[in-house]
Amino acid sequence: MISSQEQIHPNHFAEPLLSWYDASKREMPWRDCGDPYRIWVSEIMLQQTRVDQATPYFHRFLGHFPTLEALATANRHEVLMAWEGLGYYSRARNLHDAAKTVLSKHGGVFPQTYHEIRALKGIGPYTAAAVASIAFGLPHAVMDGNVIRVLSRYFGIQEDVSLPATKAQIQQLADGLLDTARPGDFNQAVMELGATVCTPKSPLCAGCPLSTGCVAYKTGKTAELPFKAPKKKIPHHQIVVGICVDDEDRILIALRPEDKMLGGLWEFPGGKVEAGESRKEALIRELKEELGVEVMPGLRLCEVKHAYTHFKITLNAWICRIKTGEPEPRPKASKKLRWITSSELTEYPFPKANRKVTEALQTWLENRRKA
DNA sequence: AAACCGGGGTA
DNA sequence: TACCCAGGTTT
Repeated sequence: MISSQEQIHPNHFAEPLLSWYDASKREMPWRDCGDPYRIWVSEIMLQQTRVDQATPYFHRFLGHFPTLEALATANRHEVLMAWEGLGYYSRARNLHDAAKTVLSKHGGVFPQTYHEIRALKGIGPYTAAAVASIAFGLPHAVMDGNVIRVLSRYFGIQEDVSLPATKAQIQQLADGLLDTARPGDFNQAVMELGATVCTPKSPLCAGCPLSTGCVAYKTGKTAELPFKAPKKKIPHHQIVVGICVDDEDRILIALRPEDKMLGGLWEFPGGKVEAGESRKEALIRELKEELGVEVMPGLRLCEVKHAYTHFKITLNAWICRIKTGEPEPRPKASKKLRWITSSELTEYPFPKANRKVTEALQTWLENRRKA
């Protein structure tokens, strides 16, 4: 907590910050456009995603869906195709659902109050405050990873910032510092400072407009703040998948359930290798469980390593034939299957790890055709 | 409060 | 390798 003597006059914070922002801000395709749709899409893409990573996807997405109505009237498959590779696919599903809500419940006009914005799918406290302030000039302070870092250093907050109580304290500080004449610019300025100057490692304090009032800078503790409790180790799984090919070189793919991880994307059937089991044994077992048929693994096509947020995988893919006399593959409940040609692989959204497999597969098929 | 949800950049 | 990112939802 900060004592009363250390209370900061908002102007001593906002004024130098906004001057710095006006002179130093980066160009972004959604910045200073005044279009709630573009600002909204950008804020969803920027959840847990850096500006440089999101920018090409923003252009691609707006190319497919230039207006809210275009997005609302598109189908799920198209939306996920435009999002493929960006991750956190629930963002795309929620964005799509929310666009439909705005069209049907708000007459296609983006809602202009904090609470109506907050009520849309995929919009939490951060995004509601961001859109409200940036698109509509409403006085709501954002709190994201940048704000947490900047304010925890500025005020010398030593409590664990992952605790809800600490976050509530930082939100209060942000609310008090907000420049109500320029709330959108103030919010973007704190985040811009966090992204370019007050960085997690090796912050550039010499170029910081707030250094003279910064507790962490004055006490040499920028490297210790913000404080977070150490994280747990994440597991590493061995994954096996089968690429079932029929006599006409068609390939079997499966649709992941909408409400699960990577929901709405397609994949090759497979699963985890269990303890005491060989990879091929696991492959035969998983495909028997998922498809109800016995397969014969042939060529091991490729190995892909991939890191998710909470676990890592090493994925091995085999070309498979379904044994003669077996029935047509039958998916487990709520899982759709489809036989497609190799050229159709690019028309279906795949997770990153599976996309690497489709690329290896197309290369292999091409080389086999030449030979 | 903790778990879950992708992918990529950075040191 | 470990950490982090313009977070939100679910349990």
